[in-house]
Order: sequence, then C-alpha cells, then structure tokens
Amino acid sequence: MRPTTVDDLRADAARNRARVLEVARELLAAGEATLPMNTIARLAGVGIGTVYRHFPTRQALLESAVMGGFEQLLAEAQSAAADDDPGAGLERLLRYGIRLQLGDVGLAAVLRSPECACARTSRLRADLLKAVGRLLERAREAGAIRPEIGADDVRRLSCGIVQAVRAGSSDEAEIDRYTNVLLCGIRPDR
Amino acid sequence: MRPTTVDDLRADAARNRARVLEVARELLAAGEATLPMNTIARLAGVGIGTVYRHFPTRQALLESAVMGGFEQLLAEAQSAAADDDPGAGLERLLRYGIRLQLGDVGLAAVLRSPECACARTSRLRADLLKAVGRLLERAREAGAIRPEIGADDVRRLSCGIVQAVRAGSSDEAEIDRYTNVLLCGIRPDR
Amino acid sequence: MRPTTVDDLRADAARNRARVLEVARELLAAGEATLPMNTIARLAGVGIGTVYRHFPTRQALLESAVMGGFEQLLAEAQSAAADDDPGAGLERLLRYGIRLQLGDVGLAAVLRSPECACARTSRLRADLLKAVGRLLERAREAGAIRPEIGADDVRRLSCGIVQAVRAGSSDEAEIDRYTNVLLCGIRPDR
Amino acid sequence: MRPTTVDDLRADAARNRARVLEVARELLAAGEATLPMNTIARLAGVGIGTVYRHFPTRQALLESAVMGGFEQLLAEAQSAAADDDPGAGLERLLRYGIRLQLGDVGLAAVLRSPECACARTSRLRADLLKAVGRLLERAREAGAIRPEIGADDVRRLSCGIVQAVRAGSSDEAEIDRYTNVLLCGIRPDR
DNA sequence: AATGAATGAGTCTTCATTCAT
DNA sequence: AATGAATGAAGACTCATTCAT
Repeated sequence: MRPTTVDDLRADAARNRARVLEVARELLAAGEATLPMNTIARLAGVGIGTVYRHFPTRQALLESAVMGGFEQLLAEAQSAAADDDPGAGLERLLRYGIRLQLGDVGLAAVLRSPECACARTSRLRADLLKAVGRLLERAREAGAIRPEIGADDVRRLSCGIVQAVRAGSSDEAEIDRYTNVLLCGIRPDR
Repeated sequence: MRPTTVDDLRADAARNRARVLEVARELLAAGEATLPMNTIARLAGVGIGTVYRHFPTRQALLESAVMGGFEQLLAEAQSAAADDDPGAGLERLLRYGIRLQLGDVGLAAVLRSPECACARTSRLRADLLKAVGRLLERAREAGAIRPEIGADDVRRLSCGIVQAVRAGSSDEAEIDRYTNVLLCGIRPDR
Repeated sequence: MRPTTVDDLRADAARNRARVLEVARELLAAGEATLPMNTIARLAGVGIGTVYRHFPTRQALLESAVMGGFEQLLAEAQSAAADDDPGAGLERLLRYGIRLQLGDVGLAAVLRSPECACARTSRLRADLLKAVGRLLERAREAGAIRPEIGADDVRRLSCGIVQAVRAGSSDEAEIDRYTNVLLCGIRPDR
Repeated sequence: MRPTTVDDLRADAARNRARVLEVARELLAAGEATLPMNTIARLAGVGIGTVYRHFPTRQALLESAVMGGFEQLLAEAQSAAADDDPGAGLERLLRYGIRLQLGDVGLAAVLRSPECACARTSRLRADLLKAVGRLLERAREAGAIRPEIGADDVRRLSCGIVQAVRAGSSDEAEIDRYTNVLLCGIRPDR
C-alpha cells in the first residue's frame, strides 16, 4: 500500500482533492458556511463518495480548506513572538489576524471552534497558542499588556472583534476602530 | 373583522400565543437556539398552523420570545443615560447587558442580528440606540469615552464580547475580565 | 387538539395510513423484509414525511403491519388455553402459529425479535406469553409436556421451526413433518 | 500463466489471502455478520481490489472463512457415521454441530444458506449430507430415528434450533434443553 | 381560529463494484 | 498481482411550509 500523506497521492486523486478544496473555498468566500457535502461534490464534478474519501467529516473539509490561512497566521505569530518590540509585534499580529479572519469565514470558524477534527489543525492551533504565549510573556515583561490576559483570551477576544466588525459595514475604518478597542483594552492602565 | 393587536385576541388565541412563547423561551434557556417550528408546536400542545398564525417567521417568534429581556435592557439603558456620572452609567449598562445576553441566547441573537422581523422590536432597538446615544454623548463630554465610538459600535462590540466569553468556560472571572477589556478599550487614552 | 388514536384519524389521514400499511404488507408478502421507507412512500403514493408521521421507525411500521396476524395468534392461544384437552390445544396452537408465520414473514420477524417498538405490540406479546403460560401449566399437569419447557421456549422453538421449514421447499408435508418434530420434542418421554 | 489453486499462489498473494480471511474471521467472531468488503480490505491492510481478486463475492469470502469449521463438522459427521451405536453417534453429532454453529455465526450462515458460492463448499456440503445420510440409515435400522427424517432435515432443523437458542440468553442449560427437544423430536414414538 | 396531515426538498451517509494506474 | 480512487445508487431522516378540514 502506498503511504497516505496529502503530498503523496495519485495524480488524479490529488487533482480531485484539490478541486474539492477549491470549491469549498469558493463557497466559503461566497459566505456559505454550511458546506453541504453533496453540493460540493456536484460543484467539484466528483462523486459524493470522493468527497467523503478525502474528508470524512465536514469539519475535516473545513479545516483542510483553511489550512493555508492558518499557516500564514502561525507564521505571523511566530514572527511577532520574535519581534524586538513585543508590543508592536502583538499589535501587528492582531491587525493581521483580524483581517485574515475577515477575509475568510472558514478560518474564522475554525479559530472560533473549540475542537479540531484533524490532527494537523490541532497541532497548528497548539503552535499558534504557544507562539502567542511567548509573545504575551515578553509583552508582559515590557509592560505592554495586562498580566491577566492569556493566549487563549487573545484568540477568543479577537474572534469576538471579528464578529463585531462583521455585524456592520466592515469597512476599513471600522476594522481599525474595533481593533483599536481590543488593543487598548488589553493594554495595562496607566 | 376583529382587530389584531396582541392585547386584543380571543381568550384561547391569547392562551395559545402565550404557550408558544413559553415553550420557545424554555428551549432558548436550554441552549437550543434553532427553535424548530414543529417541535415548538408539539411542546406547546398546539397545531403547527397556530404557531405560524401568531409568528409568521422564526425570527418573529424569536423576537417576541425575548421582548421582555429587551425591554429590561432598554430600561437599564435609559436609566444609565440619566445617570449623573455617564462613565459609571456606561459601565453599569455594559456589565448588565453582557450578563443579560449570556443568560439568554435568544436575546443575544436578536441584538446581534442586523434586521428585525417585528415593528415592535425595531422600535425597541431604535429606542435602545437612542438611549445609548444620549449616554455616549454625555460620556464623551465627560471625557469618559473615545469620541469615535458610537451607539451601534457599543452594541456590536458588546455582542462580540459575549461571544468571546461563550467560547470558553464563561465563569464569573472571565466575564469580568472580558468586560474590562471592552471598558478599557473604549475609554480614551490618557 | 384531536386525540391521536388510530381509530380516530381524519379521513384522509386514515386513508394514507391504510395505504402505507397495505403497501408494507404487499412487500412483506412478496418476501421483501427490509421495508425501505422511501420505497413504501413511493408505492403508497404519499410523501416520505407521511410515512414517518404515521410510523416513526421501520420497526413500528412492521409491527403495525402484522398487528392483525398477531391478534389472531393471540386469540388462538387464548382459545387453546381454554381447551378441555391442553395437549390438543397446544398442538392446535403450534400448528396454527407455525403456518401463520410461514404465511407472513413480517409476523415471523416480529415474533422472533426480542424487542417491540409499539406499546401495543408489547402488550400483545405479553398477553400471548401469558396465555401460552396458562396453557403449558395445564398441559404440564396433564403430563402432556416436559416440565422444563416454558412459554418463551415455545415461542423461540416455533420460530426456529419456521426458519427450518423456510430453508426448504416449505410444502405441506414438510410443515407437518417439522411441526411434529417440535411436538414430539416437547412431549415428555414415556 | 500460472495455475490458480489456493495452494499455488505467489508468496505475497498467499499472504494477502490469509490476512483477509483472518480479518473476516475476527469480524465474524465479534458477531459482525455483514462483512463489508471495504472494511475488510482496510482492516487487512490490503486494497479492496485484492479482496475481490481472491473472493469475487461476499458469499465466497464467507465460505472460505468458515471452511475450517466446516471440515471439522464433516469429520465429526463421518466419525459419527462410523460409530457402533448410530443413535449415540447422531446425538453426539447434533450436540457438536449446534455448539459449533453457536460459536461461529459465519458457519451457521453457510450451513443455513441454500446455495454455495465455492465448489469446495458444495463438495463439503455434499459430503456432509452423505455422511449424515449414512448415519441416518443406520440409525433408522436401529430404530433410533423416525424414518421420514432425512439428512437435509437434520441440517435445517439443527439450524433452526441454533436460531432458537440465539434468540435468548444462550446459556449452557438452554443449549442442552433445546438440543434435547430436537433429539426427542426426531426419535420414533414408543 | 385552530388544527395537523401532507408534502418534498435537502442533507447525510454507506457500501458494492469498477477500472485506471 | 495489487492497489485504491472513484463512482453513484440507495436509503435514512429532518423540517419548513402549505392547505384542506
């Protein structure tokens, strides 16, 4: 039997998998968050069984569809954690993460959700929280953040801000305004 | 033809309407936010047609079910708007509103939603925003809030905070912690 | 709300219910034991939802479809229990019950199954076992049956005989031959 | 082209075949009687195509999986046919065969089924019936069995008894009790 | 006014089987 | 020989909504 890593699929299987993911991303981009499996199969031009073969659950499909965005977010978090100025790094990360979620309802859903279907996502999530944790520790030492705010608080609060933005026009000014509320809100009082 | 105000229903119709609302509130209190019409009819012991007669859409039912909570929130907002200390009033209102939403998924959904099905809810919503607007104006004059934060921002941000709290354990400490972030976040820098 | 007894349905509902049962019985008579709900709906000319409304599970449908046969069997058992000659009554009952099951795969399945979906069937089943129990008690006193054979043994053994008959040509001679094996097998040694 | 007897397979093919059978037996032992081909392939660590290559139908797989048990049963039948006391031999055989089936749902299914997918099973079946036939003939002469009971009747009746036992607790006492009914039932009246 | 029967679209999910690689 | 990707038929079940009674 051949190995079953994503990178190591038969050419046609890889093509189908990619098409399914593509369709899923299109639906997400169009604001459709329910991702009906049969609709996806139809739009991707594959059998429903093929969708299930590649993605045993809808959550697995969703997580796979947003994997790329998640990796970008993680990279940004790791870069922020290494920033000389942790306060600046945190601000940069939050602005980045919030915009990323605003541009990808799927990623927002995965970040919001308490559980992961794929081990890969769990790992990304854990890595993300670890990186944010390191960042916060340094920010705390620098007096750039309230001591009681932890990595998961940052995750949940930024998801909340994303939803607050989405509830309105979502224009640039609003994004900045709401992100500022979060940034000021987690800064220590002076 | 008889008039069709809520207060002016045939006795049995009023009873049915009340039972439907009661059941809807029970489901909401149990965390069931989908409110299937069939289920509601069955639990209320009325025909599904009766549910539709009183509440032409699920949204209308939802809004009617949370009307009471909405009125309490409005009262609190009006009281806050009349507070001698607008900053204190604002804080009181936010703490109140966030806890109210945390205890009532239905009210949270209605506050979050951009549209109202019932004229009554629209009016409540408008009144709420007006009261918060007055409160903010006074708070602004007192330097207790950033000038760029408007009444609808307060609504959306507090809904976001509610969702952030819900994404975790939702214990008292967390509620306070997240509410503080919002309060500090909308206060002017010093 | 109207009561929901079977006898007290709206005329059209009763008609649909009857059609569904009719179709189910036809399928069973044709040897189809799986009773696909959608097939039944199609054949009965009703919507799938109508089938589910009347019969929430396939087992409920099955039990309802064979209710009549079950009642006949119970009547026969009660009559046998009242027979002057319990040995003759038992023989009559077994010959009757085995032929009844042979003519109705549905009834055979319900008798074989350890659980009932409908309260009605549970009651019939309990009544049947009670009647057979009385019959056996009298047969035991008359020395017409081994003392260690109970009512549920009779049920299970006759189901087994039915399956043995079905595994072959199922002609009259075989039915008698196999039934005789059961009858002789539960009679005391002499 | 290489010959295609079971004994004459390329080493890896033989290994695969054995693993598939092993998995099938495990499933049967766990009470799973449906043997989904996909599941078997997965558990055996082979491709689904490989399963089909070795076993073109599920029935063929099933028969192959229980072949060993079938051979044991045949040996017992042949030994019984050679017993000095045909009555004792028959009783021994029935007690053995019923317990064998109770411990192997697969074998029970194959014995019950009217048709064989594999020539090998057909032969075993024919041999079994021949041996039982010889046994019955001698038993008949010894007056140990009713004359109208044939070899296939014994097969079908014992399958029926197995199902009757399975419908209940299946404890030792019940096995004996039900087997006794069969034994007494096929003995001539005295 | 109320009832609730009926409808059927929509979704999920499993699995036998084929066939290109 | 083996693989396993793909297919799609089949069936289960839910629920919003309409409308005859």
